[in-house]
Amino acid sequence: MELSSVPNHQLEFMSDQDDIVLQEAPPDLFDFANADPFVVFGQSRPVRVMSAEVEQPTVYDDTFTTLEDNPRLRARSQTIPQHQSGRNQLRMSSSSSVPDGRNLPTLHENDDNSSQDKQRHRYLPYIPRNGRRERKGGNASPGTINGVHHTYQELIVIAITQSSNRCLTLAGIYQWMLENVREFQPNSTTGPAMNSWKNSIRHNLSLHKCFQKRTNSQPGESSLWVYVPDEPNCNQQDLQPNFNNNFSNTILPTQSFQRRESQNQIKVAPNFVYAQNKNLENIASVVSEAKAHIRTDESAVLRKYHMLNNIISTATKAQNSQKAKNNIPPPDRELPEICVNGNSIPYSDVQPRKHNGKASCNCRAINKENRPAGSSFPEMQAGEISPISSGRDSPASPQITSDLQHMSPFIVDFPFSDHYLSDVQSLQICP
DNA sequence: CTATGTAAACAAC
DNA sequence: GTTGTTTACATAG
Repeated sequence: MELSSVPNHQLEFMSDQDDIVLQEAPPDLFDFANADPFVVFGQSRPVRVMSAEVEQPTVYDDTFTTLEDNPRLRARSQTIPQHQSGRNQLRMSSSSSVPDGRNLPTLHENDDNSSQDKQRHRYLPYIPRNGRRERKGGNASPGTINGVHHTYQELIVIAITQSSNRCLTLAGIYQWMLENVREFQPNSTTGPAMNSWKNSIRHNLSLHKCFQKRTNSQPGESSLWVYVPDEPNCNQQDLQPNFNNNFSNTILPTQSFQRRESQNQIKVAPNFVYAQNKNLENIASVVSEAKAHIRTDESAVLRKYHMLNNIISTATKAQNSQKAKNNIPPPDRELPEICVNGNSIPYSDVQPRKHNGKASCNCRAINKENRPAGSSFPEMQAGEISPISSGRDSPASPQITSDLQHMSPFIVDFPFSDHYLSDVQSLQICP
């Protein structure tokens, strides 16, 4: 299909970046040999692929001398734990000076179990040696993902939304935290103690309305927790990026490319589709294939390629956003039988649709016979929910290997059957 | 005042 | 002991 044959109503689908398809692209679009490391939106924040960033451990002030007062040796808190028999308890008395110039209370070992023990005392604050806390709020953030600090709420959202069925038991959430948050690991010298962060996880699950329990059909297992982003009091502004950007599978231009672009030497930013969003080490092969295409193709093909990638990017974000809202298990009933065609986007005929009066993209299950070469789909079983974290480009669909010259704009349907959609709507899961 | 982190009482299983 | 709810308290912005 030639670019000129794409109907206008399909171009409207490409958001506000119409100039992209009109811009002439130079043949040396990418200097792959000398390119800077790619930045990939495959995680909750952009990460550099070629050079892993190592998080610097927080260094705390060593002013304090008692064991309970050393933030590295106790759970983080601004409150003093209740007295435990066999341990020395800390009690506040008069003030003294600390090296940063402030007057702070001094802690003393307590020698009895008087009622004073049970009072809550103001706790000595601690600050990192660099004088900067990791994030806003009353406490440093408890844990990081890829070096990015997250609140407990965010961590739970990530855990749930990356799970295969978008729901987890409490034990499952614990397990995810242990595997993905280094500060929560037993041998970590930073972060809260195990009992502390688990307590906070439970606390946050109960506190935030966006976390809801679902009955677990598995006998003997605890409730399944789901994330319902439309619930009131859910801070979607903070949590939304986990849906819109986390699985966008888009490789951004190199820094050198962006420099040239800023100098008006290049107007088009090609967003190369990335075959996986989890196994980042596979980028090299994908880039290599894309490189071969770009060097051999004519500018007309490149323009089409840009257009397609733009659509892919827009469609994927919309699809992910829609998935995030629709893929929530309904409350206390069997998951409906749904039809999911995985997350691969077929290069089929373009049939833009309207949904709910908005120009949204739809994803239609397309049978295997109609799949074009190079865009395989994972086989899905009835009732199985495609994990959103696998993204549009599942490992089995390296679609960038498709013949670019034969690529056509595609349709992105809802991944659910009409039955499922009506089911969800009737249950008002997403009002 | 709100958002956040931590401690802990308490209940149900 | 685990799961879940709730209250209390401390702090940054």
